[in-house]
Amino acid sequence: MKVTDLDGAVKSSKAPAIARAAAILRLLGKADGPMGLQPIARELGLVPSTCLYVLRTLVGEGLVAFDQPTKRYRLDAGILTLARQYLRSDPFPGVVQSSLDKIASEHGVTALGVQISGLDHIIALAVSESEGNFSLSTRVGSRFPALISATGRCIAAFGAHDPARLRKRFDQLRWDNPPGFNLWKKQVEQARRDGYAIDAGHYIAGVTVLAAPVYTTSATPSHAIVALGLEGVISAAGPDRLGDTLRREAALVSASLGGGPSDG
Amino acid sequence: MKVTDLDGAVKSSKAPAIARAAAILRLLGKADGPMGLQPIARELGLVPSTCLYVLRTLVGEGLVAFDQPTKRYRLDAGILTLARQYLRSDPFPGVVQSSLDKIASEHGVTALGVQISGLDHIIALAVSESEGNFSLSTRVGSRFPALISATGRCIAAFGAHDPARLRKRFDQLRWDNPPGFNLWKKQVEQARRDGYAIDAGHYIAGVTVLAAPVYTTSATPSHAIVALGLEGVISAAGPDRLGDTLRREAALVSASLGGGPSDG
DNA sequence: CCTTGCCATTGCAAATATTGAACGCTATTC
DNA sequence: GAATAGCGTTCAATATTTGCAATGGCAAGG
Repeated sequence: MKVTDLDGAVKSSKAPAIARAAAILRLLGKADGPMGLQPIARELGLVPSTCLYVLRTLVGEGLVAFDQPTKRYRLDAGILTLARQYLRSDPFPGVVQSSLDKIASEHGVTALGVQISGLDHIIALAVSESEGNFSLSTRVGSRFPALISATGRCIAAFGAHDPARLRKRFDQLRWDNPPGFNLWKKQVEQARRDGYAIDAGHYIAGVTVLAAPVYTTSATPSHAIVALGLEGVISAAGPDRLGDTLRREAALVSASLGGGPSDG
Repeated sequence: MKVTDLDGAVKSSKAPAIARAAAILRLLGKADGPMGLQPIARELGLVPSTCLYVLRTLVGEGLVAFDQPTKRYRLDAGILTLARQYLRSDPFPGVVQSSLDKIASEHGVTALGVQISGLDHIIALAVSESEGNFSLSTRVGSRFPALISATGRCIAAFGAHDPARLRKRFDQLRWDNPPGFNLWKKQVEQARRDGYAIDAGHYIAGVTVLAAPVYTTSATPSHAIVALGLEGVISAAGPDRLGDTLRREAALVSASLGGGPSDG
């Protein structure tokens, strides 16, 4: 299906124009270059006239730039202003940064602070990369499916989600080396016991990922601290020690943000 | 008037829900903490029910976060994802960064690459701060009125705008030490001759600002390179040399982005 | 030079989002 | 402890946006 869940989002919402606008913004972001009206409308399954009105309004708001001679649209800097305001208002990036720096430098891995958005996806809010050698690079704002990799096992282990929904989401994931659902469930159990989750080459071949949950307000984790490294590097340094560090730092960050620790 | 130009934007548009959504996003960004439905609606002059539907859709899109127990709304990380995509698609920040670093380190000033959005405002897209001592700090995404300070004189000098509109905008500006309109016009003329503009303590007392226009596609400048420093620092180092540097770097950046130089 | 095809744009009818009042609820005040 | 005030939410009528078809303009191709 070419159209994502736009149809559903539009019909179920009482403000469909906004769902369309968001879809257009994401499409323009994904696109390699500026896009014309018709390609946008076709890609999203929108009527061109409606699409035109949406785009014009977005241009008026400074969120989309319009190139008059070529009649092409692209994202504009207004997005940046909102992003800056968001970063000023969310305490998590600032609180987690020092933990990430410590983890990255002491263990030679790339450390991420991510936000968990339900079962949909996770978003990287803070990043720290280890100095030397090769490091796996990610940028703030990157999005990943929620249930994939180590963070996914954390969400499943500590999130108290409906098993049926979990299974449905799980089946949609794309792994380099997919674990069977039963193996995955066992790993989720293991994560629940350990207080952190580990993904050894399933998500990305040759890359080991660890994650520990962070709690802010509710009893289900809202964020996570993640560590990525080449399989060899992490297994040499001892995944257990790294996992313990993650769990400890995650608990510290949880406490800083007023959230209760996991094990009660 | 508490309500900005929302009424105008809503009525003139064929997609008013989007204008409302953008206003809500900006309001949530400006606010000190999470906001309830009613304060948002009151501040923006919206009907609560409409506001509720807009907010729900924004939450569904991951642009706004909703705290169920307190029923409060705030910006969410989805904004960041869009911002990252924007930064990947706009070549200006990458191209201008090395120029800014050079200007900042050689002249001991804070250097900015800004985008010009018509006569409305300018947005900082790239920043470089000088190492030692105190430096004036600004962050990527910051917004300023278009006609203020040195950049404003650049826009007036090289932008080919309607004098009446210019005057109207000028009268709305807030300066620490407002220049009279006639003095300002003379300074604009001077900027046109020099190829760069200078604001000596008018915008912010004790701070000197210089700016030179960058051209990408059209004959009116789309971006600018800006340098800020304490009045004493800049007058000691020689504003002319700094201005010449700005003009030269701006021309280089213009060339890199395929734009024609100013003087033909 | 004419034709063809695609694109952006506009007008009109119909489906639909917006409005304003009413409801239940919580937290505050007397 | 009761009443009140404010909040978030729902519902039905209406003004509005949406969707479709037609228009005009541009560029490529014959």
